[in-house]
Parts: sequence; C-alpha cells; structure tokens
Amino acid sequence: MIVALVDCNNFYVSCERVFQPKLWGKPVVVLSNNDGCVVARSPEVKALGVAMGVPFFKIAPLVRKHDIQVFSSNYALYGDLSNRVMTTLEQFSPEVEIYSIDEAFINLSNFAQMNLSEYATSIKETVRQWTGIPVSIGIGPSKVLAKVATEVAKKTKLGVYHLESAEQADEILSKMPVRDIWGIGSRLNKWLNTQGILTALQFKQANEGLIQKKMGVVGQRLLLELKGYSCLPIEVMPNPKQETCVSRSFAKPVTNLGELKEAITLYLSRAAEKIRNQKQRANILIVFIRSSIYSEQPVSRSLAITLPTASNYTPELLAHALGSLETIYLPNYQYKKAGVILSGLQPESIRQCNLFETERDLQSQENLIAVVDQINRKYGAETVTFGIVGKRQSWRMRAEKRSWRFTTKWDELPLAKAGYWN
DNA sequence: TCTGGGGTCCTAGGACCC
DNA sequence: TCTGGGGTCCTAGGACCC
Repeated sequence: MIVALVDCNNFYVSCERVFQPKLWGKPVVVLSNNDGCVVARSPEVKALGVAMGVPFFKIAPLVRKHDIQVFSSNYALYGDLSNRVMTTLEQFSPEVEIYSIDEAFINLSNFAQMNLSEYATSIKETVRQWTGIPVSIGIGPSKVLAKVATEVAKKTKLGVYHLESAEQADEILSKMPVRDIWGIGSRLNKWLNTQGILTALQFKQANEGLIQKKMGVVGQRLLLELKGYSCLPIEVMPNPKQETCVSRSFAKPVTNLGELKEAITLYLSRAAEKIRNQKQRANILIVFIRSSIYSEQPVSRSLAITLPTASNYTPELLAHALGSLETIYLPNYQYKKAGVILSGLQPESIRQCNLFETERDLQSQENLIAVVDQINRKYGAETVTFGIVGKRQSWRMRAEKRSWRFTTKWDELPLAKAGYWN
C-alpha cells in the first residue's frame, strides 16, 4: 500500500485569504462558533506562540499589539472551498477518502512506478492553482505513517515528503513525541509517559502485550501501522452516519424555559433536515441542556427516548423533543448550551408504519416537508420555521466578525472594484 | 464578561433469550 | 455432592479525531 495524505495548510485562514489577498503575510486567526476559541492560526500567529484552542479573550492584548486580523467561522465558505479541493484531488487517483473538511487520503498504490514526490508536487501545485488553497502532502506505506510524513512535509520548503524506508521512519519517530502520533490523545500520552514511553519510536518498539492490554485492538492496529503494515483501509464511499448532532452554546446564559424551547426547536429542525438530506430516519432522540462547565452551579440534564417508529418528520420529532425538554428542565439554573442528537439512524428505504397511519397521511407529510426544505434551500435557512420561534433571540451565538460567503451567496460575491483587493 | 461543534470506535457489564 | 452454554442487544463510559 502507498498512501498519500493531503492536508490543507491552516485551512480556515487560507480560505479567508483566497478572497482577501491583503491578508497574505499578515497574522490572521479564525474563531470557533460563538467566537469562543482560536481554531485556526496563520504561521505568523503560530510564531507569536498562540496555541490551538485558546479562549479568544486571553489573546486580546496580543491581537491589539500585533494587529492580528480576526474572523468568525464562515462554514458556508470553508465547506464550498473544501469541495473544490476534494474534486481537484479526484483528478489524480480514483481512490480518494475525504477524511475531514481539510484532509484527504489518496491511494497511490497503482502509481508505484512513478516518482511519487514529483507526482505529489504536481498535485500540490494544481490544487493551489485551481482553488487558491496551499496544501502539504505526506506519503507512506500506511495511513499512520502518511500522517507522520505530512508533519515532516509541513516543515520543508517543498511541502511534500515521501517516507520510503523503515530507517527513515525510525529516524523521524525517534524525534517525535509519542503524543503526536495519530490516535494518541492526552490521556494515553499521560499513561504512556508513566510507562517510560516518551517518543514515537519507543512506542513502536514497546511490548505488544502491554499496549494491547491498555488499548485493545486500536493499539494493536496502531503498532502495525507504525511498522509499515497497512491496517486502516482507504474508505472511498462515506459510511452512512450513525448519529447526527446539532448543538450550540448561547451567547449568554438562559434560565427561561421558553427560550430553551425556541433553541431546541431550531436545533431539532436543523437536525431533521440533515438526516432527510442523508436519506435517513432516526429511532432515538436525545435532548440535552447544560450549564457552562466552568459554572459554580453546574447542571447537565439529558433524556434519550426511543421513538415509536423511525422518523425524519420535523413536527413529529419536535413534539417529542419539546416533551423531553419539559421533563428535564429545572428552573433557576443558568444554561449555557443545548442540543439534540438523532441516533439509531437507518436508511429511509426501510419503513415501519404506525398502526393508525395510512399511506396517504405519510405521503402528505412527505410532500409538506419537501416543500419546506425547498423553500429553505432557495431563500436561506430558517425562512420557514416550525412552532414557537421568535425573532428576538438574545441567546443566539455570536459571529461578529464573519467574512462574506463569497462563493455561495449572490449578494456576497467578491467585488471587482478599485481598492477592494488591497 | 468571555472557554466550539460534530463526529467515530471500542469495551465492559447487565438484561434477556433458548 | 451436584445447578450449562452460548448467544444477542443495549447502555454507559472512555478514548480519540479535526
């Protein structure tokens, strides 16, 4: 197996730069939803020592001092540019696995006779030319080693690295903290350190029984992958989702049941829309509300119910969701976040009818919801909403510094006028 | 004042079945 | 004296990822 990993360089920042070239060379950050944490940093910002995930308010002085350009997350833009990158990659191999919004694995096994570094370089240049997004590419005999190679690639000027031999791998792994291996998180890192395992190479050479006992088959696979045996296949067809979650933090704490109902109504509507797009129905509905984890009076309430029959029909799901909310709601607490999870998803093609419903009832439900989806697609999300959604929503998440949705909204297209581009 | 959102996989243990 | 064996399904919790 020969795997390449294509990783977009500080993707969200790069997306902002594509349509605002004046941002090149300047320090730029992109914030998480609700403008809470830093989730993407330009190299200039990394050089200032800003860590991934720090709360934005903690870097406010740095922002002023270095005139860091700040943006709220603009997922309409990032999602669209991601699609363009992935489509471009499909020119280069029939087997592309879209792993996340900014990463893809490519199977290059059939290209072994070529100079793969050169091939990767041409991939990189094409993506840059066609989409404006800079990428780094690592090549190795397994997904885990391709990840390692990508880390090396990011530090080279070329932005491409081919890990070809076990000696090369060991050389790199010996200088790599074990925490940086894909699949080793903070918990396992802590435990491994107590076992005297500090580097990736030490992990690779560790006692298999010990790793297996602690980490199960996940650990075994990881060891094999590091040794160059591919265990994790490239998955070209996305697996059907098993659950779908919509949740948001509030801009300010909410205590009132009415406002929570509004929020749950919007989240549930969005979640139902998502599973309809995936052509799925849900068997299980979970509703949760919770305070900030930093709160002095913490509260976390949730309820999972199994639906009488699988559904993706918003009004029906909504009735259950609001019922659950009333059950779990406790007055006088400061809720900071709420959400719904639709789980036990199954294909729409399987249908269990309710004893008292007729084919005609179901058909008219489907027609109604199809029209709602159409209107919201055409005129924008939440043009048509269900039930008790008001317009004055003081709890709505913040997105105060969002750039234009340059590629997906007619009235936000980039302007070709003097002064815009600089 | 202010700390994201959306997922996946694996395991262990209990309930229940024949 | 002596009380089986082999399963499935569900849930909760732990770990990870970007």
